[in-house]
Amino acid sequence: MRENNNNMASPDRKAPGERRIRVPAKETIFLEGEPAANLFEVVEGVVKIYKMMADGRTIITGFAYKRSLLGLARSGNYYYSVDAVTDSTLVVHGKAEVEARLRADPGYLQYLLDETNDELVQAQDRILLLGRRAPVEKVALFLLRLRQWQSEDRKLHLPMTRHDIADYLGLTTETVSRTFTQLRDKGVLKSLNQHDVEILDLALLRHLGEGEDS
Amino acid sequence: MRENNNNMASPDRKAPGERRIRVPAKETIFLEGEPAANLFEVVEGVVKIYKMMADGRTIITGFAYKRSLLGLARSGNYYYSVDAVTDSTLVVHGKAEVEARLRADPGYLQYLLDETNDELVQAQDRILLLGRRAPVEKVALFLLRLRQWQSEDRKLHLPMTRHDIADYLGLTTETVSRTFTQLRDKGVLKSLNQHDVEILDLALLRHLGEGEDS
DNA sequence: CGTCCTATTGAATAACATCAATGAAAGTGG
DNA sequence: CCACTTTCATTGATGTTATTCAATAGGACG
Repeated sequence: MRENNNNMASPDRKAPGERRIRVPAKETIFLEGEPAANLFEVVEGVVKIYKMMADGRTIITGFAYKRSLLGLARSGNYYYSVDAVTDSTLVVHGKAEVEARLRADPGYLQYLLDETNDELVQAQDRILLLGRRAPVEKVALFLLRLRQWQSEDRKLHLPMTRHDIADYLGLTTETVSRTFTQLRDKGVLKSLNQHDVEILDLALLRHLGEGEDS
Repeated sequence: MRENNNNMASPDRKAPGERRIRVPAKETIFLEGEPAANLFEVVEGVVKIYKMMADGRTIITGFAYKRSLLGLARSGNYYYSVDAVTDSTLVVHGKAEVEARLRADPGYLQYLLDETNDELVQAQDRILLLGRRAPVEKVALFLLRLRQWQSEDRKLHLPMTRHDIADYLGLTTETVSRTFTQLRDKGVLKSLNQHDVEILDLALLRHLGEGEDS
């Protein structure tokens, strides 16, 4: 096998022999507790990472976009569940494949560490979002973070439902909805349709998400 | 104070040439944003990892106990601040030292990855704790998690203040205090003093923290 | 065109935060 | 060792606010 040490190969180009799957929106990619047979990499689309609680409540621990790795578990089982939010494409790296690459390519381990570190930073971010913050702050920060993943444009696309956002921010659907209305009334943004908003006053949005330090 | 059952003699044996620092309670170990000059390992005591927000609110992203690594940053600056909660001892690994070891010992990178993975799992856990949970659930889970770090005993030691617990759970000091009272009234636990409780009904405590899946 | 899912809005409730006061420890200095 | 001060914890009264319950409306899709 020819080694190219380029870990960051452009993610959309399909390498020969690479296994990919296409997952339609709302479909489950894997469930918490299942044997961790694969490492997935999001190539296209948005997926949600979540856990279910005993009483049926769902908590979304994160959304994953292009380039994110999923299923990296130290133990033998997945630690969370993942569903596609939009139609998505993922590269599937079999467990054996990953282990082989780890042996062959020393740089790969470093790559995994870097990715895990990024995930950790994101998780810390989430903790800041959830703790002791008013709904407006949460939603404002959510929108700002989402913007960073897309073009830093006036128009912002929200692939997920209000319900997903609520599960992500630790709020109810209704509160999220009301908060959007509130932001509309304040002239911060304009709803184009259910999944697209236009940011009218970025400075104010930033102000509402005050305390953002990262 | 009773110091019987002391089996912590060997695990913290000091390696020759190892640099250690002793930090008294409440003292800062490092601050967010400072150049990340060192990697710390907690050998004794409890420290809190936190971030300050613009308006002065503090969010504790985690407590770290023996064996935890602190200051692992991909970028050149610390990503959070750390204070000692109790008098603590930490091993200091200089940045150059870490890099040298990474070159010399291939297994060390794997070790760092594993530790980072553990941290990530803990962070995910925190996210579950913060999202959409009633104060009783939060406090119950907090106590159960704390118990896992100590002997699984009837007696539980809380090294941190109520204020710290509040900043950790996304509540106010008063609510935390009231929740403890509530747990006392329900016969779940008994306060021995400000920093020690005795668990009287573990089953009920587990029930109150329902939804714990990990 | 009708059905289902999602989003929005309204009204009432419950719950956590806030404000305020007291009490209990812990630390400080004579 | 004891007053004094400071910090921390608890409890009560009050207010705010997000949730809950409920109804309507808007989109998506067969």
